[in-house]
Amino acid sequence: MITIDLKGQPKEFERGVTPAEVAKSIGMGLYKSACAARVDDVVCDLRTPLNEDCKLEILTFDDQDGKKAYWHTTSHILAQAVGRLFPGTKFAIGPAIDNGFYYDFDLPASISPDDLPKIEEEIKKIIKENHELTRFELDPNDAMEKMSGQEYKQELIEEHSGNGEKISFYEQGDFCDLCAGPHLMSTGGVKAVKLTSITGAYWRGDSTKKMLTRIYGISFPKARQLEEHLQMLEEAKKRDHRKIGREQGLFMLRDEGPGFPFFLPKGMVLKNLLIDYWREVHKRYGYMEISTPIMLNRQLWERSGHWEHYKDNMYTTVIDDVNFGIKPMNCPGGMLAYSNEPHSYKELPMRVGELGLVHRHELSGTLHGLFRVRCFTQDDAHIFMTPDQMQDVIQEVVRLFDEVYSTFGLKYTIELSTMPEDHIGTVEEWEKNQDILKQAITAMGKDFVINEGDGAFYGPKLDFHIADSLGRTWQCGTIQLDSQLPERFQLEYTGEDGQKHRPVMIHRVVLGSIERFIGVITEHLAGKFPLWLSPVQAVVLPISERHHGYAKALASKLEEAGLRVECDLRSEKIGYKIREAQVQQTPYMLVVGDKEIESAGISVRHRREGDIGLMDAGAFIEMAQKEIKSKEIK
RNA sequence: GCUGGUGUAGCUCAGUUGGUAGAGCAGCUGAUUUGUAAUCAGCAGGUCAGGGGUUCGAGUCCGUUCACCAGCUCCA
Repeated sequence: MITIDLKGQPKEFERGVTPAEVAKSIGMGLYKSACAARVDDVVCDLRTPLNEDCKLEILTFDDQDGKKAYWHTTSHILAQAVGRLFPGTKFAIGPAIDNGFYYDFDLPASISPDDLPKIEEEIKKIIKENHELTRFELDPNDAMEKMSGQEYKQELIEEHSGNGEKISFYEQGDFCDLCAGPHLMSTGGVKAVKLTSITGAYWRGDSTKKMLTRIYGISFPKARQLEEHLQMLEEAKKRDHRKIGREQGLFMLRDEGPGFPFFLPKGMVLKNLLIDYWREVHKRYGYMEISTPIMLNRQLWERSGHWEHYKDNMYTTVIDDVNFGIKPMNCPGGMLAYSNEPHSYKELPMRVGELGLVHRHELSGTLHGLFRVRCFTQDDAHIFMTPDQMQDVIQEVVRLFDEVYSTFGLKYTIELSTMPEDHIGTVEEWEKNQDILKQAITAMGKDFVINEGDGAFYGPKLDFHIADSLGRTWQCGTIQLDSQLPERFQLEYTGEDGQKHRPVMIHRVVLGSIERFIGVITEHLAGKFPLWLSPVQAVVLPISERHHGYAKALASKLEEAGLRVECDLRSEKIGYKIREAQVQQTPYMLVVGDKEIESAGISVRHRREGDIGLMDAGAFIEMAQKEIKSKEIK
């Protein structure tokens, strides 16, 4: 007998009992909705025999790991359906992802989205056939035999065959796939399935390899959950910064310059306010600010390494027979500014900020609203310091990040990007600097994931990612540790000992780029910018023409108090003006008519809270100024 | 850059098997003077993304360039 601890309740069972049997025996009523099991923190199949005392948890769709098993099984069903409909298909991989699943196929002929309903039909059939998913293991040689003709599967087997382990398979009716699991017990467990899109994806994520056909989908135990999910996606579309940017007149993009955004008057107000805020924060943290040229000669870029490692992304020009590179990064200019005069250890750490306009020729297929452009303003800074100041400085920068992000209510995830293939500097230096970043962030109690080989060519970095309305994440902040550029530019400071020393430096941005950050907050706030950041903070709405004088006087008074105000003097009904102001997400609507004139006040309506009553102009100004100062999000 | 899709008025979209472009909203003009999410009427607005081809005839069919969308790769 073995003892199984079920949520703190130990119970005895026969050796070899399965989680499914345990669940059934104690009447958990979960047998049908159970997706997988967690045995001593390891996720496995419901059919895995338990032979030792253990802690057991039955995972349903409500659990992230249970969900993954559910979606992973659905991806196998998708593969089975595609295999049936398109004989000769070669199968690649098909994992569960954060929001559903996909499967990559090498199809005998290309297919289009029109084929998806047909595949969905076949999926429904397979679900109805209710095949059991059974697991078995083979030696690598037998596994190769089993997957004959399936070159992608064979490549995966070959990779795993080195360590002498057996290869596991899952079989469901006429379909068998190489897979680690876990899976549902049978295909009948899957209910509502929707195939969402069909795209290309490189085999093994390598752009030099063959492009496969990837089919994305999602599934739920209840049709209603699927409905809700699709509705949620519709809602997310309304928060798209490209849509809001157009509606609110913030920015535009034109075919004449793909990836080069135009900021319109209201967007410019917002951008400038963001910059004012940035300057205020950085001044407080001891930063200076400089500005370096937008283009510098080729020799400089050769010296910094950009010419060798980054020139494919650089715009260039020739003037008076001199080759110039338009800056894709601000650092070389920053190096020159540092080396303009001698420095003492007493100045370090020296924090030098720059709102630098950079140009990068990004691949056409990667452009995306303000999230990915070819010309953007980095809120850059280079911090020069002694090696023993690194840890403190990194932590100080992270504290600054936390302050800025929390101002906008943004949550982030951190990635540590390590040495890329194309790099300068020695492996030892890279590892040392990676460790410093890791320690600094761990000491602050923050989690991170490793992004292997994704560092800048000059050093490792901590990247701060923020999600958009659809959950796609965009890198905003980054902290990059660099001991290469100080070397290349022969930077120095005089130490306490009177000797020359080489500083180390970090490159960092908080917002990432002003453009991307505006996109991120637009989606995060669904266009409801906080009062301090709203291009138009209040709109005065006179009821009829005889109230125009009062309205204009009120608007001037508010403007004198520093508020950004518009006055809607059109001969429209008040409902129409309100609607328009609501659609524009204007924070405050100030209605003035006979009643207000009589009481010398204004009727205040807030875009979210609705009518908040009659008050006099002074009270409104005081309230607004308080809200602006607090940077409250409402 | 790659794979697939899309491109009709400022926006959202109609446009039958190829037969000279249509609506709503926005805009303008007039009427209306309005009390918390759309007042009425009229007017104007398009080389159907751009070259090219097939055809007596192309928004519709073919090819190409460009842009956009989704994803891949890449990245702030």
